[in-house]
Amino acid sequence: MIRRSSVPERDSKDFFSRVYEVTKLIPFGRITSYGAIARYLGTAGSARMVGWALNSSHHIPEFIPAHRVVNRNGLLTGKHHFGNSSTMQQLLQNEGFTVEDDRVIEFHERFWDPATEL
DNA sequence: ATTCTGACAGCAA
DNA sequence: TTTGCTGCCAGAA
Repeated sequence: MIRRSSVPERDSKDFFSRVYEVTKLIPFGRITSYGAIARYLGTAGSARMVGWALNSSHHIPEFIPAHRVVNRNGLLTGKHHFGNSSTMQQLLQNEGFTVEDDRVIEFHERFWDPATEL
């Protein structure tokens, strides 16, 4: 009796949960990229999926430091998905990052690769 | 079940 | 160097 799909949230949570878990492990003052997380999850190339998962992170009670995840160029591609367009930048600056033109200057220096650190 | 879309990444012009 | 197109995986309609 395989009665799945009755609760789709449960099945999807399986994959999303991994993204959340990794994202929550990002230390304060550190930053990573969608591709790095995707690669750590074993689904390299599905970086877009990571962003999709983080989009869902808004409706869960836990705090997910999604602002610490940017694209490979250090660009704040997901800033528009936060409350205000400047919220993501504000959060990063609050952690000591320097954001210029929607780009994290300290991206390479503060880069945190889960595949390497974990 | 099929099709479209997406908070990316990589490669070609 | 910058701009554009394709590939990727999974979820939502």
